[in-house]
Amino acid sequence: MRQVLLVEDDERLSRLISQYLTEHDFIVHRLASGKKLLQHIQNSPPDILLLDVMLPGENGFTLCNKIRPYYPGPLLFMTAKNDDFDQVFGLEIGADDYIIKPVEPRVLLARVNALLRRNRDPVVSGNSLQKLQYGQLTIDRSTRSVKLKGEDIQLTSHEFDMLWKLAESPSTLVDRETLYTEVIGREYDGLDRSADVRISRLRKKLQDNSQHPYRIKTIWGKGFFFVADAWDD
Amino acid sequence: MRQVLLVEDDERLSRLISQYLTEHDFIVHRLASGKKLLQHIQNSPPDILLLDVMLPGENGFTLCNKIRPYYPGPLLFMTAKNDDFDQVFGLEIGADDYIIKPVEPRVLLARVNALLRRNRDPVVSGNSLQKLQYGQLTIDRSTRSVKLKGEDIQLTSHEFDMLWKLAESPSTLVDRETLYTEVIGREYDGLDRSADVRISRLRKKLQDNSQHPYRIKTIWGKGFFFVADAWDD
DNA sequence: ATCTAATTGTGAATATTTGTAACCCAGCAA
DNA sequence: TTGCTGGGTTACAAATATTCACAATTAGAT
Repeated sequence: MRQVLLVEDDERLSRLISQYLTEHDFIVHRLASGKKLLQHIQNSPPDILLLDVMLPGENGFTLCNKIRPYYPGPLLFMTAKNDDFDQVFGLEIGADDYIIKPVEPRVLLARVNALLRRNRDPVVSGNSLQKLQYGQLTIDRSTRSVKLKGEDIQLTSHEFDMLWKLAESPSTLVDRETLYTEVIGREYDGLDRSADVRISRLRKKLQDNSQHPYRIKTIWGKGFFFVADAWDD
Repeated sequence: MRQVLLVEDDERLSRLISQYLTEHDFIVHRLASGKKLLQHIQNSPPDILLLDVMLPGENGFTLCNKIRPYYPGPLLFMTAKNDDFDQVFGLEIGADDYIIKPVEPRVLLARVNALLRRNRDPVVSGNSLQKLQYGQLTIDRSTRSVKLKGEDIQLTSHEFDMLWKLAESPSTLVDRETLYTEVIGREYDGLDRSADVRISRLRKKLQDNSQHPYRIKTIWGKGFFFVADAWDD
């Protein structure tokens, strides 16, 4: 179950939100100030953090700066102050959303869900997904076509299938067993090297260097691993 | 440069937004209706999609459903109708944000940036951290890559796994038992030295000196210990 | 059916990663 | 000090991955 951490000093509002979210399958932890926020986050990191801006003691913005190094997940500011400058500021220091009170519980819930959906499952909507996009690489299952840096890349059908299998679950090991049974369509006997050959051809077409692969990494003795995005420096 | 696709039938507003975003280093493509939206997305997928709800022909919600299978990226609704029901609906069908007109350009920009930041940054799944940073050393599990002093370091997969295991709990003893069972994947028989060899190779790549190790310290007779921060000399 | 071109698999050469065993040295206790 | 245990390093062996040339297969065209 998904855990929400709510920091709100208005007891009435805090209880209202807490109750509504609890009814919708969240576990809600409440704090009335930011005093124990860092400690709480380190001990039991929530899936999402709802932070009031006006708080006794340190305000929400200060708290956000303080905890961001320890909390990479979604963070939503709530405030009664309808001020564009504050909103822009809040978003710029790393919030993912910013909502103006009075908070309508249904709207809050929808926004919380939107953030969690995006965060948990970067690739939206399960089975119907036809297109994966990672930076300059686009893989389209409805046309079985691939674009890299704006250019069409010609993959053979086995190459395409293998790429899709890897790319649909980025940052995850896809082991040889799985590749053989689900993509190639036969058992892996421990000797067959055809998956390696496919990977090798794929890497070449994706302009990946096997010495220092970027997109498709090898996990030695296990399988392969698709990298979604560059990290920014 | 980041590409925005703006679908808005109000010519004045469309130009205003377009101009403002262009001034802030975006490339903006404009459409006045959803007629060619799918086609546009297939040909040159944007980094973010701004979609008016009230449009001539198909409305924004319908369009969103239609394109979602082909466009996994961030999507932001704009509408003049301040209606909670619509907002909840928009977010539920897969939008990432929903803003009420009149649109304040600065606010729009901040929200666009927040969405792009979240989308670009490494995925955080559940409560487990994907990226560790200690001074000049960055370890990213979602790309299985390591940077030291701004340079990419090429670790083999076992080296990476061992480093992650140590670095995810800095200043904590990781004993040999744990290293063997959880990283190497077999029991520690008291004689096996492969962990030592891995550590040795790791230290070399991390430019650590085993006589006076800085990052990875040995706890004699017990295990190893990752040091988070420099007490610079 | 036959030819042709493209795709995929095979086996071998080559390269890389990892484990092993040996050697030497560091820490610790008497 | 001595002697013992455990750690650091190295050379080499074993395991695994990458790539290449070419063989086999498939699909398309004639």
